[in-house]
Amino acid sequence: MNTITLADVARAAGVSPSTASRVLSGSRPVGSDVAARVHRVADELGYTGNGVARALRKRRTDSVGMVVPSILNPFFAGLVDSIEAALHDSGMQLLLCDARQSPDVEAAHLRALVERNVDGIVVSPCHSTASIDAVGRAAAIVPVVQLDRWVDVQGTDWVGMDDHRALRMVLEHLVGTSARSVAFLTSELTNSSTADRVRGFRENAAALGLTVVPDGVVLGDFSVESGQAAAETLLARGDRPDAIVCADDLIAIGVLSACRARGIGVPRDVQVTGIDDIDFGRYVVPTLTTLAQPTVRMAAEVMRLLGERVSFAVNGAAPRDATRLALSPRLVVRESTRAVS
Amino acid sequence: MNTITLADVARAAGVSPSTASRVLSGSRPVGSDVAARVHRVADELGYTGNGVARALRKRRTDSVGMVVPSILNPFFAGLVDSIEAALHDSGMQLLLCDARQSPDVEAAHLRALVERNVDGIVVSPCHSTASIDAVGRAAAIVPVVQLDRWVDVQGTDWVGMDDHRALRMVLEHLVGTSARSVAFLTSELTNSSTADRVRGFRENAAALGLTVVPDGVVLGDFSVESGQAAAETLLARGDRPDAIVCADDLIAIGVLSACRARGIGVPRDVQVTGIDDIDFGRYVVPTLTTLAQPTVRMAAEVMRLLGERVSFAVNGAAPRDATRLALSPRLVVRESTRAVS
DNA sequence: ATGAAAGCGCTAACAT
DNA sequence: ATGTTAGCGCTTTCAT
Repeated sequence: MNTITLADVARAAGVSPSTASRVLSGSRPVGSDVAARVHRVADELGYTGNGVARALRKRRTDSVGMVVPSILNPFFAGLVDSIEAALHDSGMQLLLCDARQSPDVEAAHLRALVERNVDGIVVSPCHSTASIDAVGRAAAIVPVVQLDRWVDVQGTDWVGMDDHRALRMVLEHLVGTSARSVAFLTSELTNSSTADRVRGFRENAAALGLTVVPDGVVLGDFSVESGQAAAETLLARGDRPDAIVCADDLIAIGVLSACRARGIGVPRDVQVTGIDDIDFGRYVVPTLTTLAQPTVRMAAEVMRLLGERVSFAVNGAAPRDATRLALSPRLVVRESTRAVS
Repeated sequence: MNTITLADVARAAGVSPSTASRVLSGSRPVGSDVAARVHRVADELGYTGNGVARALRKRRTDSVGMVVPSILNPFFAGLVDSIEAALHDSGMQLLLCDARQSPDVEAAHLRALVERNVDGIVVSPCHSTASIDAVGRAAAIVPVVQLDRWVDVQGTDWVGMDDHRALRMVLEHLVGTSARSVAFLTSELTNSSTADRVRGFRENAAALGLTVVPDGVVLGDFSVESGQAAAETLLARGDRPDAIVCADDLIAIGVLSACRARGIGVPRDVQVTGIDDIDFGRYVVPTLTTLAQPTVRMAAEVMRLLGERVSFAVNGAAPRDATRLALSPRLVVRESTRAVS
């Protein structure tokens, strides 16, 4: 363990600890000769500074925590990448936690982040009910912004996609390809993106005159395996829909896999769409039609909201109302749907 | 900001701060009636504890930092998942950092982790030379284990794959499918897994009597795009190899994509192999033959090594020699190579 | 078993 | 512009 403290530097430079602190943090003007000496001595001694002590004293850590349901999901990996970049540009540090789909692990992470005095938390809760308590407890103490998935907790902002609009865009595209009947594969209603997507699917399908095949809304989870299994069942029936709409790209990739296994042509026999626009959608066969989420824009908005809340927290001012920001996705048409006629 | 301190709890429970501390941390026997009272009061007040203050006093944080070259690479996402699980089981917290392929960002993260007094660092350096200084500086202060990629820094352990053996396994498999000529697509020699893999490729190809086509070792980076580009060039030539061996699955997926674009059959016209066994290798067409890295085992070994180093650091004992642990991969044969004849 | 006191390393008043 | 003092919240001697 490094044991060189600010006091060591100060002593070696022949100044007081406060002066050394001021030089090294640039918090106040200081004689340029003294400054140079302190810097030199600090370098020579290999002084690194103790962030823990600094955080304790300043009561802020210049770090924000982020908790995602699963880092194995490329969509969240992309979100993390964007947030990390945005934070880094602001000179802040990201503490990333992977809940591995478990509300318990998620709760432990949230608690740990609060204990570590992060200045804010970005969370995509993994369960629409089981995550509420932990998110609520965290939000009571530190600014929390929910990203993508969300739970009903007061005082937290949310940034995500406009699900209703997203489903409309997909379904309109499918209507354009002359699809008449559709099915929707999504995750259990235990996480929050889902409920909105199901509603968006049903309402827009009805509005556009699309038939939802019987038992055409299938609840699994956001995984390739789930998409495969659901597609197996759906495709084994007589009333195959013209298009299978999926609530994320992983599910859609599972559907493509199942179609290939059964020799069902995509998009000839059935069209398939995803949501998220993960990179791999470009490398499956056929390449995947999907909705791109504006992850970079999302990250920027998260930073903005977090920034506002953090300054509120610092000022001790009354927090403003919660913001809900539903951004529009962008349709990315590839090979898994037919040309618009 | 939560402002309930241990002193508040102690006062409300009518005990001294030391006693409250002992109750809440269980560090020493305490009267059971007193203990109960303190616990109850702590609950009522919603006491959470200040990890920063605790860390400053105890001089350990029960957290380890991890820095990966890119969280967008599913292989590293998998590694992170395994490490996170292993740490969580030990009651420790993972601070994950994404270098986004930049040695500068990586250096900033390493510095930040050291400043935050993490108990140890797991790093997969993104550059074989540009990463040396930052890793070295970190290793001088806190226990460092390198994972997968590595740079030459004294006093650090390393856990990874036996590259030489890995290439032998791939090439032996290809010999078994009657391949006679091969090419190797890998990343620039600017990162460390690469040099060993190139050597492993050349030596084993020679030993097995395989012909390396002229300019058959192509240096790009670990990405789909790089694989695509390299394959374009390679396939445009007259002397197409029987098999294209790739240094990771992303490159291989790029090769598959390029083959499909040019109407070249895999494995009929050319065989393709990857390394890592990322999930998506099962969902490309054809499915990808690859080498699986034992990520769970790797995570366990990292934990073990880190544990040893941390206790050394705590005891102030002389650190033991650096360990290098090269684990064997497992061949996963799928559709992108032919049946063994 | 409990309390009093000291101090981890730093920065922010408050001096001068 | 610099030094002195105090204290962030916690754990840990050292007492009793």
